[in-house]
Amino acid sequence: MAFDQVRVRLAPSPTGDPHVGTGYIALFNFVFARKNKGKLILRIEDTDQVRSRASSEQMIMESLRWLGLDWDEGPDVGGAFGPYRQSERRHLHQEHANKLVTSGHAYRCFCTSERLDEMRAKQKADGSQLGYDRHCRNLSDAAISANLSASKPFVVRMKMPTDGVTIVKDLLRGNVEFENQRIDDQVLLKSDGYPTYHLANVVDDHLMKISHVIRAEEWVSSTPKHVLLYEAFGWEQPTFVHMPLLRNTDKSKISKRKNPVSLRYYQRAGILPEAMVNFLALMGWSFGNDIEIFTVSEMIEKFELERINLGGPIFDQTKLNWMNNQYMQKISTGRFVEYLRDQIFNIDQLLKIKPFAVERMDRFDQFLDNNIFFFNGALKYDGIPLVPAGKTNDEMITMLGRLAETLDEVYDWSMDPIKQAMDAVKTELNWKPKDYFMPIRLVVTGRKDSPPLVESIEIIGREMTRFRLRDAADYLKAHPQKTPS
RNA sequence: GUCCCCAUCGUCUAGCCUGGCCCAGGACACCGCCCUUUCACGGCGGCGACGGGGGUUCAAAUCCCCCUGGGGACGCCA
Repeated sequence: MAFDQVRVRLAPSPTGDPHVGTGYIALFNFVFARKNKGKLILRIEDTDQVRSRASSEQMIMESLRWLGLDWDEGPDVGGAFGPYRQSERRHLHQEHANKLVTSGHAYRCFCTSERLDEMRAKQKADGSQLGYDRHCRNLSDAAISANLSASKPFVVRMKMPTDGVTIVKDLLRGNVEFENQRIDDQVLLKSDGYPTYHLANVVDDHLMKISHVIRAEEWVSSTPKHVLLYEAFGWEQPTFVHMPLLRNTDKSKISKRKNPVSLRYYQRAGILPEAMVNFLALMGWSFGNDIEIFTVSEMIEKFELERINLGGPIFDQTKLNWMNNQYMQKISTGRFVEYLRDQIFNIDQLLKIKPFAVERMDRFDQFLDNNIFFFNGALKYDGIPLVPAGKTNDEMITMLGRLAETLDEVYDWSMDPIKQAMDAVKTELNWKPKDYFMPIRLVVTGRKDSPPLVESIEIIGREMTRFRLRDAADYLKAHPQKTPS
């Protein structure tokens, strides 16, 4: 093999909260790198200019460090193969896209997104194969220069072979064959000049000398495109390893609609990082000898990629909690005190609560009783009438879901945007203020005499607010408070 | 719809590659008992799975085929 060193990478896209799946894949990359005395590279895949956010990048790095998964090269620590943010490598991607156009492996496509939408709608309607119809694949030179001089926007698409098969060698799944004629002429370069995942990924993996691509199973079906790109460039392929997907209880791919997926939520909920990592390790891998509790170092010693179980594991909170309890029981006194001080009663949080707390108590011994919801995780809704008089159980569930979704889009977590988001949902669903705010207050704080709602929500934070909204919706599904008349 | 992946208790899994030691082992959850002035922890026990059908073989959870089921992908998102 031409790769003289194991080099693996973590390639999160900074488009939201640090995802538990990112932590999962990070763990296996980390362990594999350490096992083989190789390097772990953190590369930020921020080629989606619309959705990428610097704050998200920051949170991802914090969460990974919280888990104790450190990297050898990355945007913050540097390295010999930088830059490590794809947006800063744009010229490289463009240069390589142009190479492919010149060599005849790719072409410019001037189709508008309207045309593509129509095309897809049509394909869907008559049930034909989905994919680009290759309208621009064989434009004449004259047509191309005419479009270019009219400065029509274009993308660069890869010219996929029309016959034969492409074989993806996956370390865990063996050879997976794909018929070339079914592979879509993938967009490599968007009209804004940024690369798509496929191009950026292959170019950067090659330039960064990545030896093993360890990523989630959802990528299997686009891997033939990547293989074809390596071939078009004449580059050696890395070894592909596709990990199983973490699942919701209903076996679908883990999603925030059905499960808390933010690592920050688990941190906030008091899960110890070593418990989280240990639990994640058990998703698809096992230590052997019926041992379930082990550290990352112990995992590194015993690790074998080949022993990964390919069935998609369900992310089971109950077992996570048990795992956490196991670590809790062994925690040192120092760490116990530290944790409470830094994570639960942390000074920033107390500072924010103070003005609201002092108005509502005349003795300090009332503090915890009054403000418990600022520190708690899940709340108890038994005996609390959550559904307002004018609404049905189902309407309430729908409202909670919409509000959770909408609040999730609030990246600047401060009063005004939160207020706006809440009003937007109220308007969208056409709820009266009277029916709207009290139930939300009850769900989020567990009481009707809480400090001001928006302020409280801001302090509670996005992850926990979202969790409580979902949790209350689940609660109402299981325990309807009203039956439809 | 098309392509691809996967398939052991409700859940996480061991065993599968290199068939016999497996009428399938461990853990979570659940149930019972014990410990205990409560609860929890802990200990003991119980419940509980090789999706179905064909092969191959003296012998199949383990190898092969079909079916079924589940999942993923089919974006100028990653």
